Amino acid sequence: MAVTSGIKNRTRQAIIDAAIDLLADNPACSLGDIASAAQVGRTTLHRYFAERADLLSAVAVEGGQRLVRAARLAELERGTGGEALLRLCREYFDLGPLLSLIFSEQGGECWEAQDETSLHTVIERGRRDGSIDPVLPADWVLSLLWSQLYAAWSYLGERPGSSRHHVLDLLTRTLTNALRPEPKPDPVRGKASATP
Amino acid sequence: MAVTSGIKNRTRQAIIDAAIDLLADNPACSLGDIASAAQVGRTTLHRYFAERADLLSAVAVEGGQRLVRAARLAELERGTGGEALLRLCREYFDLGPLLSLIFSEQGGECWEAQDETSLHTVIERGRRDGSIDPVLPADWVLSLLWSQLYAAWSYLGERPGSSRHHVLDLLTRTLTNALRPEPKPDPVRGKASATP
DNA sequence: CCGCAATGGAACACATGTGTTCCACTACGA
DNA sequence: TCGTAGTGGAACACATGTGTTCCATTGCGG
Repeated sequence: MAVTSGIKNRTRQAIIDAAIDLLADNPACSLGDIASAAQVGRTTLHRYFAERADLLSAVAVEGGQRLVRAARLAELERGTGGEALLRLCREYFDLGPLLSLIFSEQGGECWEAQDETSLHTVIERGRRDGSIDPVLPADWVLSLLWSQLYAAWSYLGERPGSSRHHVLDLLTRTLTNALRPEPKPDPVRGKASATP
Repeated sequence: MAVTSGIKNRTRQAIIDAAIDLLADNPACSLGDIASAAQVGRTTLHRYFAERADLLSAVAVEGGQRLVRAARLAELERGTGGEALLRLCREYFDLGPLLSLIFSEQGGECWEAQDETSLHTVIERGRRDGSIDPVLPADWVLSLLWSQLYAAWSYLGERPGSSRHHVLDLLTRTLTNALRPEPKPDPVRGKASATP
């Protein structure tokens, strides 16, 4: 193992963690801010990450690992596609500030590159087993997942009163509903479409 | 009217429009970029907006006006609350890049300050007439509206192939479903159940 | 005790963005 | 024709962030 000294890894991790927190609510924050948030001198930060870009890519790697871990915890192969996606959503929700970061940099980053195909697989399964509306493209389902995830996270952040559990409940309910297939093929022209 | 000269207003508007476009995908873009996007010298830009903050607040005002106009076009007083919200969603969708801007700066800006109460009114109406699930807090409904709106807009932007109409259709379907109340009549006791 | 690894601070050069001043150019109306 | 409003470019000082170098410090193991 190249465990240089153990303490170096700890410092390195502290910097990355601080970077995730600060970059989450200000992607343009300065290295000095990150350094002091990590309780580390700016010199030390540069000793670990020569350039800003190096830190950013380290953050991306860390984020990617956390995403993969979350996906593993979600046991995507279990149950219907819809249920699996819901479990994934719960795990992702626990990623906290990382959500903002991923969402803000969304648009072609390498974040999920690896498990993007496995997500598509899950969604595909869901459309076939009837737990996800087959009319919705998989890409759109993913967009929905991320946007509602982000909405839930910032909703929680803006309301110190509401509990994590309550918000997660709202998220679960609305995401489930959004993805649910139309219960009936016949389009009624009446008011409410309560299943007769 | 203080229509200084007509040409001044045109220049001013060009600057604001360019600012909205550029700030939408990079909130930290430079004034020089905005100036050249508006086909205007940086000097001229500073002649209209002494400081960056002045331009930003002018953009906020413009954005607020467009929001109000969209809300008026949506005729929020017509139909059920859910229908009104859907119409509003369609109008908002036409705001284009402004969506990204509003969404990125979301979190206490003055954007909607004025019609926020009217939106709450509409949602309240929807919960009573059965078109919006009463379990969902109005705040959460708004969060959903904005996040899905943003998701739809960026979905469109990342896929030059898909038509505006198609994306708007996806948005409408998923938002409607997300807000739809539980069909409360006796459940089929099937496998998948939401609230235990 | 000495020496080395790890760190923090000060100082520097550099790049970019900002806000200002000054001057030249163009179009248009009196 | 001239004067003025509107504009654009060049240059400047200033602020902030970045990347680097150099040196002093702390702490731990030999």
